[in-house]
Amino acid sequence: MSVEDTAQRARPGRPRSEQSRSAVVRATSELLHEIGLRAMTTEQIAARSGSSKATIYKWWPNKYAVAVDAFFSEMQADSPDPDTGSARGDFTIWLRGLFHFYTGPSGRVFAQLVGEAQFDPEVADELRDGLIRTRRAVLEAVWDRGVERGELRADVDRDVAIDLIVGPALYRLMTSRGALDDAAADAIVDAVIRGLSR
Amino acid sequence: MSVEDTAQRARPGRPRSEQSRSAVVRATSELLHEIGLRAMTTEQIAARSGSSKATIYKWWPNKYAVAVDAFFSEMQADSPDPDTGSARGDFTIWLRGLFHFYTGPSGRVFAQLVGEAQFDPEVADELRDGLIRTRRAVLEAVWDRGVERGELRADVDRDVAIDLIVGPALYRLMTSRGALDDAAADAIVDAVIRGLSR
Amino acid sequence: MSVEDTAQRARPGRPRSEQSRSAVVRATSELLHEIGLRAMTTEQIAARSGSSKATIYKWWPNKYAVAVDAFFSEMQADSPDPDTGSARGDFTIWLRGLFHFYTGPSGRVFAQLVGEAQFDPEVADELRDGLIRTRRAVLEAVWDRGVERGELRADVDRDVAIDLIVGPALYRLMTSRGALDDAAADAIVDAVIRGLSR
Amino acid sequence: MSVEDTAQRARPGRPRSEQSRSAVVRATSELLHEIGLRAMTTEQIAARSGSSKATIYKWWPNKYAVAVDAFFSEMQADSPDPDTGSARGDFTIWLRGLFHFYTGPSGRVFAQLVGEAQFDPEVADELRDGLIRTRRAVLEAVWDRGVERGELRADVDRDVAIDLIVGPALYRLMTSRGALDDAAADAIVDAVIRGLSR
DNA sequence: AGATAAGCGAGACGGTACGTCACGTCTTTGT
DNA sequence: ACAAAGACGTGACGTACCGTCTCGCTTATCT
Repeated sequence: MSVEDTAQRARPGRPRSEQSRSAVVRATSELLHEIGLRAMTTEQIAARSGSSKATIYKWWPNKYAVAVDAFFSEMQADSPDPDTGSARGDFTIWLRGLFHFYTGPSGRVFAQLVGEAQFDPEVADELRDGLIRTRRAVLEAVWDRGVERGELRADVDRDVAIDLIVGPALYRLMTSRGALDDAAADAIVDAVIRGLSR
Repeated sequence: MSVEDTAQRARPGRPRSEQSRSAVVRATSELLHEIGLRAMTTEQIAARSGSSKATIYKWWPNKYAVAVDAFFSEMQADSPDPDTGSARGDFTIWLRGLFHFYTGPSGRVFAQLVGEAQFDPEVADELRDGLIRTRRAVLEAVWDRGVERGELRADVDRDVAIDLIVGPALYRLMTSRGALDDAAADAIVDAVIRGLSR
Repeated sequence: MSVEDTAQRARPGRPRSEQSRSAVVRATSELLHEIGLRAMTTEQIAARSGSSKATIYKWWPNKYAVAVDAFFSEMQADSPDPDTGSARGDFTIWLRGLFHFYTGPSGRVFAQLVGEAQFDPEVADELRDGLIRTRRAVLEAVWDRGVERGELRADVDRDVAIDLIVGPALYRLMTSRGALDDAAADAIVDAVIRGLSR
Repeated sequence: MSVEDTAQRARPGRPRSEQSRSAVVRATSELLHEIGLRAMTTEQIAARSGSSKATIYKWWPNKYAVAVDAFFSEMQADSPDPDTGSARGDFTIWLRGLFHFYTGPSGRVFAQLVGEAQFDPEVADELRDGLIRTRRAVLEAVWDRGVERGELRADVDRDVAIDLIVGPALYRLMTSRGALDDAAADAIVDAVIRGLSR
């Protein structure tokens, strides 16, 4: 009898209600889009989900943790590796996808979560672990392929390179400054790939 | 009788106390560094400054507006134009300066203000008007000189180019990911100037 | 300029709102009669009085303290000294009055307050100080007059004597056992005055 | 096949665990003395007794019912009839016993139960049925013997007479006013027996 | 000089959300 | 079928901060 069996063997007591959990997450998702992270209250989540504040506080430390979960749950597997054969193509498609996400309904939610992360280290950690890391992984793969193919300069630090793609995007989102459309994505990738100097 | 006269002519009633104003701003500055934007309360500002809540609310709409004022007041005449003679040099010095600011005591305050701006459009506006625009102006000058000198590619959109410098910096500040030291600044400028492709 | 003047001189700050205080007390009075001490909630008091929970908690430690105040406020000068000329007459009138009070609308409220006092020493203290002591004072005067007149036995402890009048009344109230009408009052006074032995 | 048989015949399923029942009662007794009726929670009873909340709620409607049971279970066969030969002697011994009970560890528990009875009619009923009635029965016997012997006045209502003994005692317990020692018991009985008038 | 008009510190107020606690019910597994 | 374990909805609690509102006092200009 393995440890896994023991872990999976049902513990005594009523198990956590999956229905309640998902109702909370769903209600939170809706509220995030409708009124935003800050205006949303725990009581509203409870009311809309049919659950209770006590239950929410039993499983999440506060509404921000619920919001992070809800935000992740509405982002499916996401951020697929484009793998077009060229680094420029990969970066372009990937960045267009990111801009599309930023301008979509979840964009503001994401911006607010990043904003909240400036005050709440736990939100920052969860965001980093759950989202930023997995997204960067795709770009790392793109980068590595480009270097292997000889398209990209091996003497540039990979993290720096990725920041050149990702940084301007987040900057535009957070400062509401500059377009977030396909043309902008293309222009950024082009400039990054070719550099600024003649 | 000009409008200026009317504005300057002493109106009846006790004039606004400059001492009170500056005490509020100073107290807010301290609190921002000590406990942060969110934890700071209007009551604390009043207590520490020796003023009263009513006075604060008379001159600022809420604590975030006070915080923006306090933040601006503690930033010196801001970001001088390096003008070293080369765009790479200018960008490098400028970005090192920004990183230094980000890692200094005001860095976290700035990050929190940007975070708060995600929820409060007025904070966003004030931040954009008072800080981001003036800072970008320097970079625009650097860019224009570089293009004139023939160092930089004229076919790149200026805003895109500036975002390549500024974006990665904000990204690293807001996600607490990646170093913010001189070496990082140099690496970013180098990569941006020369581009990623071989 | 006396100390009293200094004490009465208005202290800085907005003075406590008498209107708010009395609205809270009045609302509490109503709720005590309508739904009882235990069922009444602070939120109901706030809603009905148009005040806020914060204000209530600022001036009273909890709803029970408000209830004590409300209970006292609805009992006017109360318990007058009958002074009929005979101790028996005084005791009779006084006890009839008490029974009348117990069977009136405030009777249940009083019983509940005494009940609550078993759990909350502050309620017990306030009740003792504000009510029980002032009432006993009347009976003490009645007793003393009776002893002076030679009607009553001087060798009986005054507190014991008063307890013989007051004790059975409270007993009947708290145990809902035995009548609380004029006949009962008369019977008790008669038995107490004349004693049980032949 | 008699009714008793049917009742005793093992019904299907696991029978109620006597061990569980007594553990609950014992735990409740301890908690009543340690922290009091109000502070005690059902969860604490469950934890200390090793039972579960569901089991407790299966057999008792709420914690007050458990408390009543626990209180009764810790009171021995209760208040024996002194039968000293004289009514004064009987009353004295009986009242000393009551005072001793009131000042003992169970005194506060009893006071709290009477307090709770002001809010909960079921507690009131159980208390009246299980305790007050049986105790008064002893005093009724004492009274009847005294009347038969010619010691006591037959023209006094028996209930009134008993209230004169019992009332002052409860009054002193519930208002924490006046001593509850042997001397006080003697003084009360003496005054009641002889009456207040000369 | 007196009237008038603000500014100001102190602090009470109504409002709203917070996070906690106990209640009594329900749903599992184990015996 | 009963019991322990423990999750759940309900609803009150007491706290904290917000932004507004009196107060009484002070400081200025205007008549």
